[in-house]
Amino acid sequence: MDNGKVRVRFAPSPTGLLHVGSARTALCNWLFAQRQGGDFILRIEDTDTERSVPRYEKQLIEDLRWLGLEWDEGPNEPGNRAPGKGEYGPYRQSDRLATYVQYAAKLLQEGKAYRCFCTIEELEAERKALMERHMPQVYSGRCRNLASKVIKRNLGAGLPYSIRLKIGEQPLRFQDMVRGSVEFQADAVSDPILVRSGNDTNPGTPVYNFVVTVDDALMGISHVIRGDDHISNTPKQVAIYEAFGWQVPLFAHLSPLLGADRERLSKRHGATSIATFREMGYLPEALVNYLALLGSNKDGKTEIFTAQELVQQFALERITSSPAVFDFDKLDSLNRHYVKSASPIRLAAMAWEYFGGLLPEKEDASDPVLVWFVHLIGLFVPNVDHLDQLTAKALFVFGFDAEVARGRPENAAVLAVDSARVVLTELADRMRAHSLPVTPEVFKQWVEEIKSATGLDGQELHHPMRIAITGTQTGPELDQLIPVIEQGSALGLGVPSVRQRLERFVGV
RNA sequence: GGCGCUAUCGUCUAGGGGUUAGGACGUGAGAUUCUCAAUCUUAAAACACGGGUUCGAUUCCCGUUAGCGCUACCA
Repeated sequence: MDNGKVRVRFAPSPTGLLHVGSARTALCNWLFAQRQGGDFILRIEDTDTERSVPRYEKQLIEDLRWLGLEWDEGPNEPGNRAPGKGEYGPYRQSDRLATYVQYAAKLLQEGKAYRCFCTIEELEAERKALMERHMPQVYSGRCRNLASKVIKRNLGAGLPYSIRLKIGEQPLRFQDMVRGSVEFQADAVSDPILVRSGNDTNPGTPVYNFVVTVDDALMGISHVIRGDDHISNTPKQVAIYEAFGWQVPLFAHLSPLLGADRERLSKRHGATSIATFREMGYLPEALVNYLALLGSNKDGKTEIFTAQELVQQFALERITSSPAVFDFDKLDSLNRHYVKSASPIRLAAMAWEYFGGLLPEKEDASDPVLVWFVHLIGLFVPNVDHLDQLTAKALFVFGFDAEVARGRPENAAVLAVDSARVVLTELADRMRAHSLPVTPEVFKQWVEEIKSATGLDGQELHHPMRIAITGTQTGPELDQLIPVIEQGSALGLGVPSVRQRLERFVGV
């Protein structure tokens, strides 16, 4: 099983959308595997049948792929119980139940585990008493050395029992690649439950600590990279490895991601699932870059990395052991960087869905519409943090209501000034004298003429005109916007031409 | 209560027994542009606290405090 090859795994529970924190764990595993030339394994931990939902498993797989974290071994699509890709399957824990039962029975036979007949009520009372006396809450081990007569009688009476592992006297140690050597005193660790209560007619189910350990060992996992909320589970798992005589892997416990209030990052802090970031129009490479940056750093200066560079410089030892606050602004700045260098065609393809109702279905769109949309998006892309903001920015292209534009308080203030009236009058005069479409050249000429006729320039000259065409005071440069509006108006998308806009606004 | 983890600008971090404690995001100011964005320049901004060790500690050690995790027959 151990041939020295690096094998790591990402083992999510399909109980919800993939969280950025989990995604970071997955990324660390993936980067480590890439860096070491090892295997990256996806294992689905769905032993909690109450909370596991196949839909989430499917989503999880999509999200990982979207991030570019492809695995070497893993399950088939949900519902397909065939072994999956790899030689260590099945990779879904619900398909491995028989294995766990078999391994638990083995420990029981060897006397390394025992039947515990304590009820949950008894255990709770025990814990409570311990707590009141300020003692560590460790199971007393009451059932550890039950006489075989007693066991037989209990069994005969059909009493339910759980299976617990006997923890030895020796301290439980493990090597943690981000924290160094970690040690727990044996008397601070309860005999871990391996299999939940049950009896012969109603067998118990194995618990998490047991199944992960069995799976990690059987799958030849060499490095367990996971969240630090597992750190106090680790001594119990170490004890299980030792009971079987299996080699204990190396661990790396990653500190959690926090919200701005230093609480664990959760939904109330805003977007936290990978699916949501994707829907908002973040680029996967931005997210990957940011997640890799959090809690680790190459030299304190470089911050932009391709996936390849990330792999090259990845070192578990360089990951900070302190928790990190997730900074949405920083993610945005990284995303802006990647958006700027992304191909316009790719961005337009991503952005299409945000313009539902304004554009035809993508499959039905003609080539000119496609090309036009790429140009349009190109104008607005430098102005957004993520692509779903495009809609609001570019909405005015698709529709123009002169009255609404006039009515906006900030516009009204601009238009109320004398110079603005002069500019608009000049513009209206030229519109009346001109019966052809308003091309960029024509518009440019008008600007020059009005400039010399009125002596106005800069904001005083341009702002009223911008409002008359776009209805807002912000946006891409008019020189570039006008041709795109003109092209758009010829495509039958309902985009008003510059002429139509001016007619409505200055009332020709 | 017990056990464990953590502690450098607001945030992510670099650094390390003597440094002007560096970078990035964000923030302020300025330049440029018709506006916004972008870009460029620039400014403010940090070694949690208390004891040691030392000629010297932000750095090493010990405590304190604070935060977080675990303390389940959840994962």
